[in-house]
Amino acid sequence: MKSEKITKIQKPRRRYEDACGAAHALDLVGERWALLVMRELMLGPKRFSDLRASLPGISANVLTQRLAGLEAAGVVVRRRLAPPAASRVYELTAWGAEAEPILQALGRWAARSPAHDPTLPLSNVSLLLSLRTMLDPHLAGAMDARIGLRLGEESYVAHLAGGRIEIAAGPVEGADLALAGTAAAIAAAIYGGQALDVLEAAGALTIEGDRALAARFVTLFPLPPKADAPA
Amino acid sequence: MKSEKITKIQKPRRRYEDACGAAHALDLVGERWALLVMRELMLGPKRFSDLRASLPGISANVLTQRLAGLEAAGVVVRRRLAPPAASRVYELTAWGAEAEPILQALGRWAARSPAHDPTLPLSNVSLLLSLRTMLDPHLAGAMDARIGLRLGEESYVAHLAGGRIEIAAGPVEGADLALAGTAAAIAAAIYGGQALDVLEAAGALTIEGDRALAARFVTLFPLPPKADAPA
DNA sequence: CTGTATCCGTGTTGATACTG
DNA sequence: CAGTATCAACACGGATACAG
Repeated sequence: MKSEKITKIQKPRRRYEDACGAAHALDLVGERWALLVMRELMLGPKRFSDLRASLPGISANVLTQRLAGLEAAGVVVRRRLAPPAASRVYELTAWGAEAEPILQALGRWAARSPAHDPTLPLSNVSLLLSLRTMLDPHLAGAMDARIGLRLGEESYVAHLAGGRIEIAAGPVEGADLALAGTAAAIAAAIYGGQALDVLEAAGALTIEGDRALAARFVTLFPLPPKADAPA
Repeated sequence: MKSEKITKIQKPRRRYEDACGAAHALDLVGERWALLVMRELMLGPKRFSDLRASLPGISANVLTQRLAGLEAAGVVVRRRLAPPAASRVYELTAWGAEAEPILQALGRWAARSPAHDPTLPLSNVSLLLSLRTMLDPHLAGAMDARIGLRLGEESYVAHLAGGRIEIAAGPVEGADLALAGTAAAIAAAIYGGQALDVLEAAGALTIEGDRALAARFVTLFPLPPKADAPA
């Protein structure tokens, strides 16, 4: 009889006992799926099912646990939409949204991984966040343009100005250019070096508006060279 | 009879099936302890036992698995030291060392966590990396100084110049200032607002050299305000 | 002395089925 | 649609025994 119930009460969760900030961050968001759930919320609130749909492989119970954990940590809040919708959504807190640099650092680092497989499924949010991460301000220079993106059901507008890019959900009407297609097709154009007209001819995407802008746009997000096997 | 043995052969490890760079990074270094092992190697190679000693709570078999995984991923290499030492050390590859921004982003974000507990144990490497992370270039201004740090058995020199800080292992001799004490004591001075003379009087640290520099040095690493509970 | 391999109790994860 | 229940597989952490 050496069991103590105290442990169960005091430490329901496994933690690194480490004052280092990175260790504490991993206590909060280091569990499997947690950062990817946050990623999917970076561009705005989502419902439980939206999250499930955009996270291939997560199971319902794990998503429930993660959302509860993130809510307890103050990273996410659960809200009810106004009467007509009546559905719950999950939304990042202001502090939760400040975690985007973590995703950017991870993404930039992984872009050099020799093992990265770009043919896997890609969520809409992933693609859009990658634009924020990979935009080269020097290449963007003084460009000022609005690029509409239709990704399946969802549409977004990317506003390129002052060497930075802002992305918001919204209708593509009035943009200088509108690209429509799957996230994978847009990624093939931007990161895969696929020619726009080839993709268009294959029916993978459509281009409306300033086609020269489209051609330039897809060159603004250069990938770093792969890290090779150590000598 | 719907079981397939194939799965066991093809996928010994659990992966997110996601083309997003962040997801791939988590495939590589998202397992428990992996990033903390990398953290401990950021300032130079270490032996198995050094790693175990500086990672409170990791068990030998888990450390073995992580090192094998990081080696397979090309993040870490295992080396033998020159004959006299004859011992193995683990060292980050160039690409592995480029993961430091991940740790910085995590640390910066967690610094605003309401739940952060700074009284937990702190490794020497954690403290030194936190200086790189939290240095405010504006506060450092045009300072140019060498600060020696004796943390238990290990000694390092921080070179402050041009609003940046470089840290290397090495003897403190010749530095403008030498601080000696535990990592926790130095952290109390820099991040905890503990007065240097109080800590010195308590025997927690010793100051040799330019005391005015010491007083200024500990103010160069401001912590961001805590994120509060959402309204 | 340095690391590795194995056993085991426990907690976490993930797939399926099911309920409000 | 939004989760909960159940259960099998796996990962973690501790102890211990083993190999160079």
